[in-house]
Amino acid sequence: MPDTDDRCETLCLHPEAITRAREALADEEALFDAAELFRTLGDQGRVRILTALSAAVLCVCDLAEILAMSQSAVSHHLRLLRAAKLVRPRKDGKNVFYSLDDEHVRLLFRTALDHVREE
Amino acid sequence: MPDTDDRCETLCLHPEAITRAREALADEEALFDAAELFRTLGDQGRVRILTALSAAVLCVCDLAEILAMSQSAVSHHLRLLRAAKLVRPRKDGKNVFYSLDDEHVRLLFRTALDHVREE
DNA sequence: TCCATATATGAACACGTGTTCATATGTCGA
DNA sequence: TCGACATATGAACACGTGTTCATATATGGA
Repeated sequence: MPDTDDRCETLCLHPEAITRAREALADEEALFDAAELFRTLGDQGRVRILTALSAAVLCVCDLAEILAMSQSAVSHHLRLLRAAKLVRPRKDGKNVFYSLDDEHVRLLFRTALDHVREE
Repeated sequence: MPDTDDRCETLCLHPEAITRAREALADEEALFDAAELFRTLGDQGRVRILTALSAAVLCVCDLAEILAMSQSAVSHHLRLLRAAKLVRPRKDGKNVFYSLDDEHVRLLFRTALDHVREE
């Protein structure tokens, strides 16, 4: 339970700043979804899957082999990535080929890599 | 332990695709850091903190009040955000004011919100 | 100097999550 | 139709993580 009772005796900032911050937080659902998206991206295995898929369309079995992960682990990850609309499956006989779903992923990765490399 | 032994009998794709995927995965450290960055962003509390800070420079106490979180929880989150170079503290007397550290955060959020809204 | 306030941090605990194992589903070939 | 293979999925378990509580540090005011 958050202790909303104790607050600053004197708020540090102008009320307008507080108001602007509150307005930015208005769309709670979108913020929750964004956090969920980042959480989906916040795993090394899934980052590696998406990176591989950014270079080539691959089936589950190839992914497992390239990434040295079990087929089961790869499938579980792909399930989350599908739910987040980050990858798209295309069935072909016994195989299922995965590709990136849209360009947002690439931009997110480029930006993240820029950030972690620039220090 | 990943079972790298069992692989596709016949790999699904051209060897060049496999090679391209492997090359994309070469910089393991950067990929790990990117995953860590996304993990830091993958929490509703921290998303809300960053959103508030994108609208105004705020001290810890104001953040706690605006977000209806305990001061302790906010501080713990800010610690992670500092480590990820996402926010920057400025000390002023008893207060510490936080602001976004660079423009990468804004771009990441814009892109993430675009993604979750476009379905 | 002493106290109140603002922030940071460590410990403990509850909860979510990634992995493995086992198994189900579905498809091709014999 | 039957068996081998590719993929998906549920259960169980080990581990990481966010919260709270207690406390430490530091700064300003009386």
